Parts: sequence; structure tokens; C-alpha cells
Amino acid sequence: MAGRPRKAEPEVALAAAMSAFWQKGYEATSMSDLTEATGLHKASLYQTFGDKHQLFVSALKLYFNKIAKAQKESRNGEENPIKAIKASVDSTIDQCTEGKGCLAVNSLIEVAPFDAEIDRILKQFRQRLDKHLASLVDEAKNKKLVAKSIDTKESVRLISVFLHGLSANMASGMSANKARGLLHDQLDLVLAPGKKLHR
Amino acid sequence: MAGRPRKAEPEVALAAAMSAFWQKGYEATSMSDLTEATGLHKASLYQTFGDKHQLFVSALKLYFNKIAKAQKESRNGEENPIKAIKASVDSTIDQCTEGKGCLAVNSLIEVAPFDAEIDRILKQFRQRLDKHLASLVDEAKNKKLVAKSIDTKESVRLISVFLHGLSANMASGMSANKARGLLHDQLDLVLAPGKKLHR
DNA sequence: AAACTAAATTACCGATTGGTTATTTAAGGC
DNA sequence: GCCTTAAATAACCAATCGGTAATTTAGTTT
Repeated sequence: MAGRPRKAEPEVALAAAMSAFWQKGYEATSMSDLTEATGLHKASLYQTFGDKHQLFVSALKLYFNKIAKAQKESRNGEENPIKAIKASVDSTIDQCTEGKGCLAVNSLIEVAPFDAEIDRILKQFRQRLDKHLASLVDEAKNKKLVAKSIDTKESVRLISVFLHGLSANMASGMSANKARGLLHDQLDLVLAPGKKLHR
Repeated sequence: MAGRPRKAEPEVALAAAMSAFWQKGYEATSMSDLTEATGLHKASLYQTFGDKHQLFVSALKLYFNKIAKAQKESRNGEENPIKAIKASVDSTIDQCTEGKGCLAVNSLIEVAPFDAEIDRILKQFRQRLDKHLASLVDEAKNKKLVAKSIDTKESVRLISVFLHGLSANMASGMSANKARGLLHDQLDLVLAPGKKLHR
């Protein structure tokens, strides 16, 4: 019934592959980069995950689960929806690494324009994150912490686009601290227009 | 003194190469893509522009001249510095193409993290654009079209990061119109906080 | 027309690419 | 101990990669 035991759980290898794609991008990551990162040999990778493209899709989905999980856990009992919003977007920044940025944004630029499947996955994921943010904004409006006149969808868009910009900047060296600072200013502008920036 | 005449001016070939890099990115653009785009044979490209990396550097610089020129021309006698700011950032959006985004932002993510020279060039270019924006903001402050309490550098940063985000979104399909709309909202938030968004 | 010169072209290079096939190794079931 | 099963491995593949050397073509100069 059982054959030779595998040297590593597929999830562990997949996490390593994700990290490799994250660091170098899809095109620049060769199969030999992936074997080095995972510790598995080439044929084992093909047997377990299919070809390079399928492996990339799986890595992206793993990345999404990571982000979504961090986003959900970020609230952690926080009652104030404004603080919950801050915690949520902060967790997104924390998942970006200085010098690597966000795998989803990187892929949006590098591979989505030529790959309908990746494009679909990325758009779907973005929608999920945006809807989560929107529900927090609506909650803040209900609790009168944010003016009713604020357009929820528009506000989320302004924050979301800004996050994309921060990811691009972190990919080329902006520190997480700097990014968080800018992000908080953006949040204040969008959700509490007129409030003085904290600098 | 003179040898065989070239079939195309180097600038024309360079523009074609730039377009190829813009569409597919640095890694994914092969030398054969470049020969096809330029109409020149491989050895001619090497003779005229050096290797692939040097060609890419030249293409980036051409792109910058294009953007900077469009930015400067965008004012075109406009007296109102607020309108000049709008025109300036609009010209940046106009240089982004739906499905391609901005070559500089794409390169910031794809190649700058692994290429010190490209990183240097991109940072230098970003500084030039930001300084131009900053001078327009200061002008607006002097003419009392914008509150003196506004922090120029911070405002420019918020606009610049937002532009990066728009580029990422345009690379994966956002229309130029949509981008311009979001950008104008962002400008209003940053430069005229408290003003109602126009939707 | 012969000499000179620079661009265009062809042919070629070793290395690496993504991907496959055949073989070996290491476990459990009988 | 043998058979089965599944994972690891090694050997191999055509195609393409970026890059170069040698040759041909098409002009100008004298």
C-alpha cells in the first residue's frame, strides 16, 4: 500500500517555491531555482505539482491564504472599526517584505497581462480583500466613526490603489515603517478628510 | 569615410526596443523578440547598443525623456498651478497604456531589486518627477490656492505612491479614464482636504 | 575602378531553459 | 523474504537563451 516516504510534506515544498517566485518573479525563477529552494529534484516537482505554471498557481493560492489569514487575525477582538481597518491594512504591509514587495502586486504587473488564469485569480483575490475593507468601513459609518457622506466603494478603492503603490515602493527598498506611516496618512485623508496629518 | 548606410536611425530602433521591453518586461523579452521589434538583426543590435542590459538601460532613458517631455509640455501656458498639477499627473497617466502600465514602475518591481544600476536610474528619475510636482505645489501655496499648512514633500509622496498604484492597476486592465478619475479624487484629498469628492 | 569603411547578415557557440523517461531506493502488506 | 507501491534520482531531450566571429553588402572617397 505505501511506497517510499517523502522527504518533505508538499506544503513545505510549496511554501519554499512560493518564496522563490516572490523573490525573483515568475519568469526569472528557473526550475533549477525551484529545486534548490524546495530541496526536491526536478522530476519530483513535476510529479507533485505539475509543470511550472501549475506550481506557480498553487504558490499564489498559498500566498492568498497567508494574507487572508493574517487579515482576519489582525482584528483580534478590536471593537473600534477604525482601528480594525488600520490593523487590517497594516497586516497587508507586514506581509510585504522590503525588497520583495507583495507577490500579488508583482504578479499583477509581470504575469497577469499575458495569463488569463493568473489574471482571474488575482482579480478575485483583490475583490475579497476590498470587500473585507468595505465591510469595516460600513461598520465605521454605522457606529458614526466615519461620516455617512463617505462613499464606501470609492474610499476602499483609494486605499487599495495606494496599497498597490506601497507594494511597488517596498519592492525597491522602501521600509515597512515608512510605508505604514504613509498608509496611515492616506487612511486619515480618505476616512477623516480635513483632519490634520500627524506630522 | 562612410560605409554602408544603416536601414534605420538608432533612435527608431531604440524606440521599438523600448516598446518591446514595455510590453513583456525585461526577462521575458528575448533577443529574438528585440530583432523582430526593431527589424535589425541580432549582431547589429549588439554592435549598435551593446548587450541586452545596455540596450535596456538606453530604452529606459528614452522612456524617461518621453515622460519628462510630456510632463513639461503639459503645462502649456496654464497659469493656475492647481490645474498645472492636474495636467502634469494626467500626462503621466496618459503615458501609461492600458495593459502595459508604466515602464518605470514595471521595472521598479521586476528588475530594480536585482540590478543596482537600474535601481539608481529609476530612483533618480522618480526624484526628478517628484521635485517638479513639489515646485508646482509650492507655487500653489504661494498663490494661496493651497493651504500653507500642507506639507509639500508629504503631499507629493502621497500623490506619487498613488501614481505607482495606478500604474500597477493599468498594467492589469484598468482604463485610463478610471485611473484619471481616481487620481483627481486623490489630488483633491491631498491638496484640498475636506473638499467633497466629486461623485 | 580600386581602396576603404561601416552596416547587414549568416553561421555558429556553449550554456541553460522547461520538460520527460527510465531507473533506483525505501517503505508497508502478505 | 518477496511483491507492491510510491517517492527520489539520474540521465536525457529538443529548443531556446544571450552572445560572438567571420563574411557579405553597399555605400563614400580618391
